Amino acid sequence: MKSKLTIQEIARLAGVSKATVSRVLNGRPGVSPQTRRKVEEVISRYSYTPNLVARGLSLKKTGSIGLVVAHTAERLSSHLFFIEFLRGINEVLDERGFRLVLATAESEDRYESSARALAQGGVVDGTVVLGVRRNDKRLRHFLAAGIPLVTVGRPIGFPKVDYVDVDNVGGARMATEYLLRLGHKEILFINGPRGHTASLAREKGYRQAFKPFGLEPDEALIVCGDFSFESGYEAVRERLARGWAPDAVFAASDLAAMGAITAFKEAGIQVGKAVSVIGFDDIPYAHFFDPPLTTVRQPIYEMGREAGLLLLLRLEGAGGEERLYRVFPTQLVVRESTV
Amino acid sequence: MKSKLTIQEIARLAGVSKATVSRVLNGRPGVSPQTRRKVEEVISRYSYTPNLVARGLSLKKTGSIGLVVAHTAERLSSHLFFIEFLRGINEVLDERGFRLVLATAESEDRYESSARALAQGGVVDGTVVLGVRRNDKRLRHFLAAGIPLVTVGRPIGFPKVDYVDVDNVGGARMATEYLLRLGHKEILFINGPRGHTASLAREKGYRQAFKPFGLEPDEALIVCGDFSFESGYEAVRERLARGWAPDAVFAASDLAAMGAITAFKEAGIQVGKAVSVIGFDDIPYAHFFDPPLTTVRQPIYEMGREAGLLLLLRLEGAGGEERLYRVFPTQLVVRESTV
DNA sequence: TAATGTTTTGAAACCGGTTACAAGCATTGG
DNA sequence: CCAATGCTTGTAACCGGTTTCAAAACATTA
Repeated sequence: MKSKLTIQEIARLAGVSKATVSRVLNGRPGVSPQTRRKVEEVISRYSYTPNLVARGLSLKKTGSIGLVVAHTAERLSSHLFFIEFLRGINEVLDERGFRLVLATAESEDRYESSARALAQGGVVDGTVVLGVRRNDKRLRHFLAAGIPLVTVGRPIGFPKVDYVDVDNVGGARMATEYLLRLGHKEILFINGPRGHTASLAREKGYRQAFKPFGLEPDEALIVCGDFSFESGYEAVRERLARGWAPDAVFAASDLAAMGAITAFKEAGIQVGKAVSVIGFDDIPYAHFFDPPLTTVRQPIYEMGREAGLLLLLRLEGAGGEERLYRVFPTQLVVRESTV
Repeated sequence: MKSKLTIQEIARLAGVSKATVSRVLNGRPGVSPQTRRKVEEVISRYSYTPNLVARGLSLKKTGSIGLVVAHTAERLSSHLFFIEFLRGINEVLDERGFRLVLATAESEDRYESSARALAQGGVVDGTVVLGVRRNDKRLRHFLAAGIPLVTVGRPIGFPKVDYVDVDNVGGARMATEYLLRLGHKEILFINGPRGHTASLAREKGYRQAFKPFGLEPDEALIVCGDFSFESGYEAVRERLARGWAPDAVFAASDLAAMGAITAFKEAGIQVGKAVSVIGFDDIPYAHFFDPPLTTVRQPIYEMGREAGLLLLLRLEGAGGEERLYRVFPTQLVVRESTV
């Protein structure tokens, strides 16, 4: 509970001025070797560390990065996405000595207000926004406050905002192609929410895959869900009830794929034998689901790292008027739910 | 990009002094109604918000709470634990206008250093530590810096540190009792890591359950794992290979239970029919595992809320010399993996 | 030895708030 | 009418750092 020492007290103990201690602390030149040694000795004896708040005020840099998350609890898949992403961004920030400040909320209104609180008040140097929407109000708060921004997913309506994204079109095309190449023709596509950026792109990829095979996607086999387990489950159950002869399913999330598989199981249909199901994300559970899930992997951890990196670059003045961005490729992970 | 206004400029615009603006901002008395109105008008016209860093320096309160997490990526189950916990603590902090600063790291060494960086430097008013160990070095950093602390899980070796915990003994006893009451006698107990606080408590609960039934636990059926899927899988596979006639399994984590079930499945043994398996945690996946998992639920979200609450209380001066703590009860969630 | 250049050092201002204290002013009572 | 009182307001110090600038100390050269 010994109250923290200030730079002033260290200065007194070392018999020098605050300015000199500050120079030593920051490795600045213009301090004689003897003096430097003396000050360092005092600093280490009292294991003094400077007050970062005061430093922040003086330098107008906080050393903190905000991470704004839509709804923490929205979906399980976003949970897992969030954790992986967090690991990635945390790693680069930690390496560079930056802290991560979280802004997230369950409800829509608190959600905007917590973003605003972060934007104003000058507690962060920059911020990463997860789960952007079209013309997201929160982005405006940060832009208005002049706080550098990186979004995850291309921010529609903000042509100058930096972002990281994954190649949703390519990933969905790859998955669909794979099913087509296996000989499947009737591929039920269980998409995410209508209008969601990723959903749009994945649908596009799904459609593109058919052309080289001289086939047309069946409009009746494209349905919207919400990435959830339930939406996959319902989509399949409903169609089976209507007498659909199942062939293959491409779900826009692993959870929906798991839901679909569960519906098949309940109907006594063997997934990975009679029908194929493919997911999207490669959440950690995918590989010990029964059957282990074939899916399109997103490099979430790397996206986290890259988001952090882009932001730090921007803070160092990189980019200028140019938009910084990076789009990651996806990867097909073949397991046992496809045949 | 309009640079932020300072209290000085607002004062000038309103024709008053900084002190008066400050009084208005903080709702302090001693400002005439007219002046107050005039200042408020200017504040809202320029949508001024005070710089929280400066305020923090002056008040010696940052409005930030640290959340120190062992290894973000350590185990999947901790991931899910982490997310739920985060939701809980975030909610109470958000309500009270506190921010959450994360300190977490993958590797052991960075891990301590990032905790220290948070402890010193005065960037947080208090902190919550997840995944404490015996005589955790990190705790000493916070204690030395005089920063209030709440741990999740009773901190062994720190008799005065506030904490929240779950009734591990009771939960494990309840699970074991349930299996015994179903008529099972040979209950394989797949525990967490040896020496882990929660492991010790759960083993104690397991043992306690046998007495009322006039039975003794079979020492050969108590094995240590690490809460992982693999550890559950291996424990069962190995025993089956040695000709064990399976009866029931109690795993100290849902993941290990899932691993155990997978091993049974591979051996053609029907879980929920021939044998019973029960887990611990009730992670979100438990209910759509196949079969849906019977488990002991921990109220993780509530523990998050409570941890935040205790910390805020402590910051307000509650407790004094007394230790603040709260131990949550567990709940048996019966699904289809037991019979 | 003086003049000059270079390095080391500290005083003071600043970052943007809060607050103790004193001053200014109007009201009230003796 | 003047002093005492209460309310409003501003001045200045402070929180703990960084940085500019000038002075001081020292080294170099003519």
